Amino acid sequence: MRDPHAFYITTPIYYVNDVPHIGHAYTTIAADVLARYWRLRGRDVFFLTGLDEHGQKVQQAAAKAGIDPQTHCDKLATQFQQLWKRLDITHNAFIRTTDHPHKKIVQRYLQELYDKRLIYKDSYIGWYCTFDERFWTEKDVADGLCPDCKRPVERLSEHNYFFKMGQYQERLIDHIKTHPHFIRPESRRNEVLGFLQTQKLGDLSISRPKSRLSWGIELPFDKDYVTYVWFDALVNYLSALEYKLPTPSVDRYWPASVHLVGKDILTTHAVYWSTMLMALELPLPETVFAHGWWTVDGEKMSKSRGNVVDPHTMVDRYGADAFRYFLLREVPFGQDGDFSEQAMVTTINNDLANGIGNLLSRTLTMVERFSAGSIPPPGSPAIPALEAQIEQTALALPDRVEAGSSKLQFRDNVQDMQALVGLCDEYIDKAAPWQLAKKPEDRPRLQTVLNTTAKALRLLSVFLYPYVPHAAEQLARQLGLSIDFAKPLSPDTYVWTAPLTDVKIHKAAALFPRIESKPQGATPVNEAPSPQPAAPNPMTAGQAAAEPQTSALPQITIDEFMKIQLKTAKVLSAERVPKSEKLLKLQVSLGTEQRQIVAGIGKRYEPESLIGKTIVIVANLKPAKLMGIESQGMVLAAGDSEVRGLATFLEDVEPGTKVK
RNA sequence: CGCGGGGUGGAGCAGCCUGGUAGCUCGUUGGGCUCAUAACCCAAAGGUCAGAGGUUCAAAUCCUCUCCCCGCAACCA
Repeated sequence: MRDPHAFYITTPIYYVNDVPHIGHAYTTIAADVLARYWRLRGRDVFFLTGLDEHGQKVQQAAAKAGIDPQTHCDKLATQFQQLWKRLDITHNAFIRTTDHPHKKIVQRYLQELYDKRLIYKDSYIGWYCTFDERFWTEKDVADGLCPDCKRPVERLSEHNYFFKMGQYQERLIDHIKTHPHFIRPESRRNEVLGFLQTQKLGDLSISRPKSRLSWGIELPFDKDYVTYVWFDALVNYLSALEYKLPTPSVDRYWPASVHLVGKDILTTHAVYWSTMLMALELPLPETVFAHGWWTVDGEKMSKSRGNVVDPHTMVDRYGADAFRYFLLREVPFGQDGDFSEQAMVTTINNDLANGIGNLLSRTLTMVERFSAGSIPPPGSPAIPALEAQIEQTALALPDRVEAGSSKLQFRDNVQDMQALVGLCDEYIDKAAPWQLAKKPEDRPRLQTVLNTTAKALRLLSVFLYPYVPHAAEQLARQLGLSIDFAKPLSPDTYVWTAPLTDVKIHKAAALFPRIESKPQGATPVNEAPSPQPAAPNPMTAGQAAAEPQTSALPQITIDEFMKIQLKTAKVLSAERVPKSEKLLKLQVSLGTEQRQIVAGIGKRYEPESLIGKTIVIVANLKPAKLMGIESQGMVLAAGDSEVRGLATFLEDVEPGTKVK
């Protein structure tokens, strides 16, 4: 049984058939925050992540690239490890299912269950697609065609090995019922419970014939087969404890404290893995937490849409701290969320730059100016009511963060910290140290203000550390503190009453510089949830989806086209939208009426050059606000992400003429 | 009748299980301050809680029906 001081957290082992994206980053960052937090609190943390390297997809991808599977995996492994480094992930081990010891351990477990007659051979009949080399379920092939390649499927029987999962159904239901925190969040728990209570749990196919899949771990009791994903992958959580540490530590760390997973693989973990563990007579993990998914700018993330968020790009543009912070602060952990650079910039500016960064900045300047650069001891109360409120919040914070961390409520934790920032800002404003500094008799009150604020920042630095490690270290250093975040926290960093005086500060560069420019490629401020991006989107500020529409668009009828009212318009005036890179505000004449249009063509055109030109606009487009300015139409222009040219006419045409 | 999630001030959400002044963040408007990263503080405006019916002294919250959106597997975490 696990040492109560130990904390074992895992991410899934990610499948190496593509480069890492935001989803991988999300899970891993969340795990890292927990790992860092519990280390600060003195627990013995083992944080495991890694890669799932077997299976058909990998075999195929390697074949396509003309390299052997292992080389392919090695390449991807490097990429994942590089990303974790850039995101400041502090995993204790990185497991790969192609590790030799892992394979041995998987085989040992398989043999154990085979000997116990919990694995048996049986035949399986299903719809098989020769091209894709895989089986489909009845539902998938409703039309007799492979849902993937659209080729006809055939009825095929195959022998495989099965794990007697079904017999554990009642035991599992019972376990879930008696362990309220086994599956989290609660909605997911209900989902799994509902599924288990209404459907019969079948046995699990755990092998594939080598003739079909060679890239896998051979069954110890039949060399014509390899084990299919379940044993190969899930067992990593145990096998790592046997060979990834200086001494085998299964007893020390098992059962895992938290398996962090995406909601898509909850069943795998909550049901398959649990029953496997039951069969192996091992305790089940304490918690399986399923988090939600990200959409991107309101749309499902997909390669074909071209909106896959590359974590490297985010780190390049905003830094690891900000990216980590945003992911955990934006959405309650467990729910789905939407990722947009716009939202990220807003959050960075509000919470990090204007919030915590600015509080540090103003505090340090005042300490420098009014207290000769060292944090003064408290004097007499300045604003007792607020001081009491700050104290109360600060005293409660450690426990609140502890509770939030136990429940994986990252967002609540972050909000609690921001609340303290807000209180301090209010306090400074109302106490007005710059006024107090003018009168010697107010000196004691001034000292209290500076001291209180500095203490709040000390507290914030330690609890912010798991989320934004670099900034937290910076923050502590600038405050003149030497906190060793690699070691368990000493109480005098987080206990409010611990004194903080006569410390020399080291003011340095801003913790989080404000981000002023618009993010490239992000949706500009847009009120409406981005309109249908399906149509080839010429130009207004739009151009949210800069995706190359290579796939053929569905054809539309003439009636549908006629819904779009195109008209000529004469540009009366044009000016740049302040602070915008590419937006121009145009006043155009449609003959009888005048319209204001905001168009994203400022990179290509100078405002003056447009005045007097006759252009084409979409006249019946729903108005939208772009950077706070209403746009009552859309300008037609060539090019998708880059503007190539404006639609105009060879002849002079009256403004307001219909275009079709 | 496939399954699931959802429709709450301009945007994004909480509240709904356990009915009883509709709350948060952002945005907007006005004011304040100058220590601070054009930041911070204060105040205000803005909602028939998708619609209809029902239960109840009382419904965003419970019940029934209707309408509308969004997901549903392989780059998916």
